[in-house]
Amino acid sequence: MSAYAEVIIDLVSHAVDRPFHYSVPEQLQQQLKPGQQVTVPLGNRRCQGFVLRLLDETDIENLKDIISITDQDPLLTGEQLALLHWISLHYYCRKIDALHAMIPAAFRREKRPNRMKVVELTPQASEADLKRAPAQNKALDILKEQGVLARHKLIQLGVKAETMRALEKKGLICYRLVPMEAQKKVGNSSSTEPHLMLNEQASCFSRISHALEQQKAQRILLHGVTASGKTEVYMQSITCCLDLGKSALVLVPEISLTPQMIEHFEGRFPGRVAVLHSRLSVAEKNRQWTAILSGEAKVVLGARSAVFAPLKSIGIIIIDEEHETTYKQEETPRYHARDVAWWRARYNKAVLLLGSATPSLESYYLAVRGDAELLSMKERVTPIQLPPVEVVDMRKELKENHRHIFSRPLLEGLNAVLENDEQALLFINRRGFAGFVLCRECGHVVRCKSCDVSLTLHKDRNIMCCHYCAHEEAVPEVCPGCGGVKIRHFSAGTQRVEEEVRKLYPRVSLIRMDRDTTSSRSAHDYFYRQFKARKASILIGTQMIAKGFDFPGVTLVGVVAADTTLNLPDFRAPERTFQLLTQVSGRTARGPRGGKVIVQTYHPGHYSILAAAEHDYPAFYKQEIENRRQLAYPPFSELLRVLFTYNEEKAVFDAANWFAGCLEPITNELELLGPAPAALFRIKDQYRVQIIIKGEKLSGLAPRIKKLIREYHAMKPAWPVRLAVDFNPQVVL
DNA sequence: AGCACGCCGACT
DNA sequence: GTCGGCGTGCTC
Repeated sequence: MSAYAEVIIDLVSHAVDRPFHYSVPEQLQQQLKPGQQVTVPLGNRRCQGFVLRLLDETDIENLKDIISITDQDPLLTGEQLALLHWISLHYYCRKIDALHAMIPAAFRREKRPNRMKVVELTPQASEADLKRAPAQNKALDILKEQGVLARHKLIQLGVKAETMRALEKKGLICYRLVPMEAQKKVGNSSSTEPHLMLNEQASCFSRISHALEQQKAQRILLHGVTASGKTEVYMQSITCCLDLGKSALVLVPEISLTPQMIEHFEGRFPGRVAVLHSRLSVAEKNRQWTAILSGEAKVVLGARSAVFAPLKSIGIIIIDEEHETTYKQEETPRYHARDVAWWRARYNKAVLLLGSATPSLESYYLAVRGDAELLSMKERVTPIQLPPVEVVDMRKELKENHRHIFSRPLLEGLNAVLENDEQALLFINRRGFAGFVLCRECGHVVRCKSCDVSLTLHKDRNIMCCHYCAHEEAVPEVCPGCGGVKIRHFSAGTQRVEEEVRKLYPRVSLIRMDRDTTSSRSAHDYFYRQFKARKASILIGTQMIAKGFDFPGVTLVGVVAADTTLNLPDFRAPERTFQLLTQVSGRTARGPRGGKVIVQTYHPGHYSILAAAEHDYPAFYKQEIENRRQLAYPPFSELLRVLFTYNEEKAVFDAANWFAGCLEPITNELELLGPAPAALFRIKDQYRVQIIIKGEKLSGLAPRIKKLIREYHAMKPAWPVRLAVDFNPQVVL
C-alpha cells in the first residue's frame, strides 16, 4: 500500500538515466506492482516508464502522480528487475538499455496480443467542469456509472473516438490494457523418443542429474569432441529437470538454430518448447513470449538474447558451444550471455551447463580451479575417427623455391580429390585486414614486448604500432629474427584464392562463399544445397563454412593461411586459431571415405597449431593459460575497453586523453593502457582510439567509472566524440 | 529524448 | 516590431 513509486523512464538518454519518484494516486495503490509499465508525466508531456519498486517515503518534493497503469500484468519479473540493476552496473549501460535488451520491443508498446483496451476515470475527473462540452460530459457520466469500461463498448454506446482523445488530453480519462481470455497453445508436434546413450554420455548425464537434484547453483563444463553426442545429454538433462518441476533454458549460437534443431526439441518436449530468435515475426515473438510468461512453455530454446527469457524457477541453463563469440553482444548493453546465465543460475539455484569441443580458456580455468565440474566425452558416437592433420611449413616451401599460395602437399591433395571425384573445402580467414608484417623466410612477426600482440602496420606513416599500449616502432628493413630481407605485408583473400584455383583447374566447378557472394540467407542456403548435391567440387570460403556444415563428400580441408588468425593483434588470437582449426577439421571425414586436413602456416611449431593438429585440447590449454598468467590477461584479470570514435582524428585523441586523465586517480592500482589507436584505426571514416583498463577485479570501479561516463556526457560544450564502454571485450580490434 | 527558455539576426 | 535560429538546462 505504498504511496510512492520509483520509476525508470522509457527514453534512451543519459540525462534521464536515473530513477524518478512519483506518488501513487489512491485508486492505483491496490494495483501497482514493481515491474509494471506505467504512464507518467515528465516535464510537460507524458511518457512510458517502468516501476522499479514501491516506496513508503521519499525525500523528493513536489511529486507528480502516476497517470495510469499501462498493463495490469507486470512486464518484468522480480528476477528481471534485479538483473536489470546488475546489467547496468556490470556493463556500464543505462538501465533502460538493459530493459530494452530484456523485453522485445513489440511487448513494450501498447500492442500486446490478447489484450483489451479499457477506459478509466482519473482522479481529476471528479472536479472537471465540462458544461461547454456536452459530448465529453456525457461520456464522463457513463464512466462514472459503469466504472472501468472496454473502449469498444464505449464506442458502441455512441461515444466518439475524438471525444475520448479530448478527454485523455485533458487528463480526465486514461487507458489500460487488460488480458482477455485464455491464450493459444504453443507448438503441437508429435513426440519423439529419447535415444540410448553410450557409456560416456550416460556417466556425464548421471553427474548432471545428481547436480540437478542438489538444487544449488553450480557450473558444469561438458567438454565433448565434435559428434560425441552432447545434444542427447542435453535432452536427457532437460527431461530430468522437468521431472523435478523446474524449467530449462537452452542457448545455442544463432546459426545453429535451424528448423531441424527446433523440430528436434519440439519433438522431444511437445507443446512445452518456446523458441526465441531475432528472425521471428513480431506476432510470433509475442506468442512465444506470452507462452513463457504464462508458464505454459517450460523449455526455452534460443540465441543469445533468450538468456533474458522470463522463465520462472529455472532448473538448468544450457549453453551449447559456449566458447562462441556470438554470446557476447557487440552493442549496448554489451553483455556476455554466459555471465548473465551464471547470474540467473545463482538466482534460481540452478545448474549452468556449458558445452563445447573447444572450451573457452575462462571456462576451462574454472574447471581446473574447481569452480566448475569438468565432464569429458572423448569418443565420437559414430565410429568415425578424427581426421589426420598435416601442417605445411610455408617457409620451407619458399626455401625450396615453391612460391605459390598453395603448397605442394595442398596441390597434391587437390589433385587427388579431383581425380577421385570427391570434394574439397578451402578455408581462408578474411580478417587478415589488420595488416601485420611477416618475414617469409622465418615466419617472424613483430610483436609488442609488453602486450604480446602483433604490431599493426600503419602504411601511411610507415610505422608499426601496438594498439593496446600505443608503443610505436619503425618497420624493420631486415628481419629481427633471421636477418632476411623478404619481409612483407601479409594478406590473402577469398578472391585471390578463387583466381588461383581457376587458373589451376579451369574446368572444375567451384563455389565461393564470403560476405560478398553470400549476403542473403537464401544465397547461403542455395550454395549449401548446391555443394551438398555435389554440383561443385571445391568450396572456397571464410568463417561461414567453418561451422556446422555437414558434407559427406568432403575428403580434404585446406587451411590456406592459418597465420591470418594467429597474428590478429588480439590476445585471444591463439585461442581463436585453435578453435578455428578444430572446427574446420570437423568438416571432413564425415563420410565413409574419411578425409584429411592440410594447414599452411609460417608458424608450424606454434602450440595452437600443433595442439589442433593432434586434437589435444589439454595441451593447448596448458600452454595458453601460462601465457595469460604471464601477461595477466583474462581469466587472470578483467578488462575494460573504452573506445572513442569520431570523424576528426584530433577530437578523438582529445576526448580520449581527457578521459584517461580523469581515470588516473581512479585506477592507480590498476593498469591503464593507452590511449592508443585501435588496430582498425579508421572504419568508414571514423577514427577509433581506445583506452584499456586491466585489473584483477574491476567490479569495485563500476560506480566511479559510471559517474565519469555521465560527466563525459554532461560536458559543456558537449563532445561530439562517441564513447563506448565494453567490459571484458571478446575481440579488441 | 523532447521541450521550454532565452538571446541574437533578418524579415512581414 | 516579431519570427525563428539553436545553445543550455531540466524533467520526480
